[in-house]
Amino acid sequence: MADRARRLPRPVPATRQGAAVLAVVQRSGTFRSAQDVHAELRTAGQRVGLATVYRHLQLLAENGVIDALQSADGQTLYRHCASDDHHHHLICRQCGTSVEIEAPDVEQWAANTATRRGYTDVTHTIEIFGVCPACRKPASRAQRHRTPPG
Amino acid sequence: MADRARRLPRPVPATRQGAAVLAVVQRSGTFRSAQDVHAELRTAGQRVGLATVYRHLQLLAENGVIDALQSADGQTLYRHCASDDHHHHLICRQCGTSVEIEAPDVEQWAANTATRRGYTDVTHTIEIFGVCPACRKPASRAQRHRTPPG
DNA sequence: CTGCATGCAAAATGTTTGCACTCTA
DNA sequence: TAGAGTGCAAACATTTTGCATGCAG
Repeated sequence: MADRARRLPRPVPATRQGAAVLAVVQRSGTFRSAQDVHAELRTAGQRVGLATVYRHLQLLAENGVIDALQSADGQTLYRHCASDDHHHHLICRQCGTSVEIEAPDVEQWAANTATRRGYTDVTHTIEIFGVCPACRKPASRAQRHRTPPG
Repeated sequence: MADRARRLPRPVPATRQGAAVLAVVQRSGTFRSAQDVHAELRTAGQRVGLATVYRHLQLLAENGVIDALQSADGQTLYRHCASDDHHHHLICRQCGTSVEIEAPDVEQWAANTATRRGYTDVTHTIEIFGVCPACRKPASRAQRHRTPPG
């Protein structure tokens, strides 16, 4: 839990079709569940086992390559972050696309708030949800019914 | 999702032992899982079915009486918030106790950040985790191994 | 008496694990 | 050929649902 960005000798996929799993998450820029990724791979003709998808997803998350979090209905979702640095996300409630944002002030505030009350080893979680401009316009495009967490 | 603090004709427990469920969550001031609450009620001699606990917990969450969120390992956790207003939490990673905090500036920042990029219908999630002063001192008290989300 | 709430048990979901098989080095 | 990686299916944990019973109005 306390190890972040640990660059082990085996940084990323390590296996061939593990790469397929990563590719799906990486390219979609959205929250994906294991089942989701598995389905997509199957559809794409890739013969990958569900268990394997789970295994790789966990692995990637452990290595900090992707981000894991829980959806409101209990599924574990994964997303790929463009930057390795600490940052937060602005997520579209409709299409699930997330934009990375930085907020030094808020980081500072969070740290101060906790420290002031005597808390140590402080971390935080910040996510902003909204409807993005693209989804706002009614007839722009077919929007998936993906439910973002939170 | 868009209805907050809706005061329906049946605001809270509605039934007698539903109140028992609420009581547990309310009094513990910590994250509790359904299984958890159920176990506590059983131990306390209360004869309550697991399904009933689940049903009441969901009901209470729907009515905004308690707050629901997902733990890192996929369980749904519930907590009672002292205030009905929008606020955030400073949570102890050790004992799970949460302190309610307000942060007008951050609210503003979140709103602006999203609005500036054309997002509408904006909401956000902010949680700060740390080790509280009490838990920091080694031999102070027996700390449960509860795992806070995030 | 009628109806909702309850409790048990079965069912459904999402995830993990055991084990035999395959592919690569 | 040895070993890691894979896939299937069984095992698991949590949550939901169906249905008969109990209590209140």
